[in-house]
Parts: sequence; C-alpha cells; structure tokens
Amino acid sequence: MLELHFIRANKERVLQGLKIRNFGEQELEIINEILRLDDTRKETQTELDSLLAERNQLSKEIGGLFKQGKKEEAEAMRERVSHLKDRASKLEELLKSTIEALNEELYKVPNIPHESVPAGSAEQDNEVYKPWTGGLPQLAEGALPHWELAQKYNIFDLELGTKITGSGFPVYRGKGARLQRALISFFLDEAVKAGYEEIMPPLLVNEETARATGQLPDKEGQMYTVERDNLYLIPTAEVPLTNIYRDVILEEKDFPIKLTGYTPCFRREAGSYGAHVRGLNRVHQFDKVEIVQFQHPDKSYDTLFEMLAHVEGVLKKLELPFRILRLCGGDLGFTSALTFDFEVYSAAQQRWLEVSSVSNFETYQSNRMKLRFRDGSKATRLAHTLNGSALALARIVAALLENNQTAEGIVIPKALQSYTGFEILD
RNA sequence: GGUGACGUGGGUGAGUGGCUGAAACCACCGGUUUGCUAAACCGGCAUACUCUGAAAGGGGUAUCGCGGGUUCGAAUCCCGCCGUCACCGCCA
Repeated sequence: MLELHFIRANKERVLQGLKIRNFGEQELEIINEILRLDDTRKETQTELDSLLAERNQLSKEIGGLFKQGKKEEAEAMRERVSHLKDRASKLEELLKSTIEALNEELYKVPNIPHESVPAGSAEQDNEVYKPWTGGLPQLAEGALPHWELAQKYNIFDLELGTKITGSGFPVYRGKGARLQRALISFFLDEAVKAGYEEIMPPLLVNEETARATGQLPDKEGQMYTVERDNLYLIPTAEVPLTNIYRDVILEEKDFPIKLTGYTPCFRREAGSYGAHVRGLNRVHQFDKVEIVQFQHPDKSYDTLFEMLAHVEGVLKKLELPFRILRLCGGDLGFTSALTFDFEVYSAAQQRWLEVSSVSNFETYQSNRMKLRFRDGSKATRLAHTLNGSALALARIVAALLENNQTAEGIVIPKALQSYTGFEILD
C-alpha cells in the first residue's frame, strides 16, 4: 500500500496517478478521507500517549511512596491513576478503530502509476513498446491449433483433466510431459545463469503472506482457498518468493537480491469461456518460472529493464516471435507502478498470447511487507520489489506447438533439445 | 493426532511485579594504541509511531512469539492462540 507520509506530501501526484487509473471525482475523495482519518489517528495517539506518560509517572511515584511506607499518600494517588484509566481505555478503543478504518481505506488505493504509463481504459489502449519486426511464421495448408495438435500427438489431454479435477487442469503425457519438464529446467537454468538464486517455495501460503504481495484483500476471488486451514494456493511464485523478505531490514550492500523459482500456479479465473480460452490459452493450473528482485529505489528502473532483457533473451533462444507492451493505466495491475507484458505469436490461432508480465512495484509491496534497508544514515527506507515471469509455460507450449508444426512433427528449438532429448515431437 | 519442555535485541543468554528497552558476552561500527595484522582499551549499536525544533537534537508512547486479562505498575502473574524442540502414534 502507499505510505501515509507519501500521500500527505504528494497529494497532487497521488490524485493525478489515480486519474490515470481512471478514478472518478467521487472515487478520488478517498484520499481526503484517508487524510482525515490520519489526522484523527494522530490527535488520538498524542492524547493517549500523554495520558499514559502521566500514568507511568504516577505509578513510579506510588512505588516510591510504598517503599517509604507512606501508605496513605500512595492510596490517594492510586485513585487518581484509576481515573486516568477510564479515559485511556476509551482513547485506546478510538485509536484502534481509527487505525482499522484507515487501513481499510488504504487497502483500496492502488499503486501510483509511473510517469511513463499511458492513459487508457483497457487492453486495447496498451502501448506497443517493442513491436515484432521479423516475419510471422507462415504455416502450411491445414495447420492445426495446439489443442488439435495435442490430440494428434497425444501430448496433453484436457478432458482427462476434467475427469480427475475439473475443466482447465491439463494432463500432460509422454513427450508433452517431457516438454514441460524441459522448459522448466531450461528457464531455471537461464535464470540461474543470470545470477538468480533458485528457490523451491511452498505452494500454499497463509493470509498474511497473501496480503503482503497484494493478493488480499482485493484479489480474493482469484485464488483457490483451503478454508479448513486458512491457506491459499499460490496464483504465482511471486507470492512466496517475495515474502521471503517480509519483515527484513537489509543493508544497502545486499542489493540487488535476485530470486527465481519454479512453481505450478493456480488461478480460479472466473470468467469467459469460448474460443479465446480453448486449449492451453487459459487454464486453472499452469507452470511458471518466476524471477523476483529486491532493489534500491534509485536503481529499480534499471533493474526492470534488465529483467525485460532477460525475458527477451529467453524468448529469442526459443525462436518465438514476440512483442512487448507497456500497460496503460486501465490495464495496470493494482499493485504495480509500471508493467511490461510479453506476448508471443501463436500462428495457427493468429493471435498474440501473454506469456510474461514484468513489473516494478516500487514500495507498494515492501510497505505492506515492511521490507526495508538502511541507507547509511540512521533511518530505514522501504526497498523496491520487482518481478516477472520467465516464463509461463502453458501459452509458450501453445505457441511452440503451433508455430513449429511440420509434416514430420513439431520441431523443438535448438536451445531446448538437450533438455527434451528429442528434436522432433511426433 | 497425543504428551512434555520452551519461545527475551543480529547471535548466545541473564532477568519471577517497580531501580529493565532490557545485564553480560559475541558479532558489527567508530576511535586510541600500532611498522602491518592481531591484542588491549574507550565509545556506539533495536523498531515503529508521535510531539518539539530550520536543523543537529531533545521529549513521549508502544514493542521481551501473538492476542486478551489482573494490577497504581507486567518480560515477570492468569487465560487463549501460534510456533519450536523432544518422545510416542501415523506416514511419502
């Protein structure tokens, strides 16, 4: 969430930012409401603090009096303190409820977009930051979409997944399963080569963790829940990976911290059905290798572009046509300040599929997480957090299958062959 | 799942109602000394909020796993929860 003192000191900038996110006049009032609540909080706390200071002082004196055997004086003083207590407990209650209300409002405010974020209301307003300049694959007559290729080569089976679990849970088999494993290993190796520490995190997280990275309270519906144990299935490795550094104070020299991890991702994705979500285009469980960085605020945008370059390099090795979008205010994730999406061209469907999302969250997550560092002076500052997919498997597989189909089978890109152990999937 | 023990600052660990935001030691930082290193000695060393100040700084409050309670006063007493460890049971 945003820092209160930041809102206070940069009110205009905050309001401008929210406008980029298409907040109306009415909705912008939340900022005034937050500042009002914070005023109340401060006043209440100041009064309570001085009351408690008085109590502590008197209590000390009482102790002294008892020691000197001045019982009567002590008793008299006791009563005075008892009186303070009523007032104090009332203030305590007020303080507590004010803080609760304040947090509730604060949770509703999204991150302030970076100045480069274009205005816009939805997907179609995203800026093509880097178009694909090469040619697009020309497929032979009778080329198949990946879901038909899946049947032809028996590499994944959605109906079987439905039998076992429900729709959107593919079962990969044979060379299809092998291809998954190959991609995961390949992506992890690439990330490790780029200096990321490999992590294998838990796939279930608790409420506090989900809150810290921003899945709660606003994206509650996206996650599968395990109610009995009050746990959530992760929608992305970002959640456990970022939380590794929750409540941590770093030294400046620790930056950058680079983590990578492979996990399955679980998403309820309540929403549309039809051609756009056929096959692997949108599934409830998919595999993904995530990269996460913690960085000094002055360097986080350099880092963002470094991460962009990493994803780009991996896609090039896979020989897939891709383009990069800069998300507009309307499409930008709630917690992000700047996001670039990578889309891969899926030749048989003739559409671009999102395969990666690389974001800088600045201090939005670190504020919730209390991830700080010392900047040489006494003060602590919030670190910046960033993450990106490198990469999400299901749609990569869809594009790979479609673009590389030949009469002999699916051609595996060179970079992947040592991982798959075969050059043609047939 | 059962039983028992335990949860104090970066670490070890003292502290069983007021003199404890917390001894001591280690680690870390600064200094003195030193041909260099080491040793020795001196000093510093939690976080958040808040008031005050131009600032440097100074004052206050809270925090000894978390939440509640008793008390004029709680790290210390009581209750609940969570966690760790040990043993037993079950198990990939």
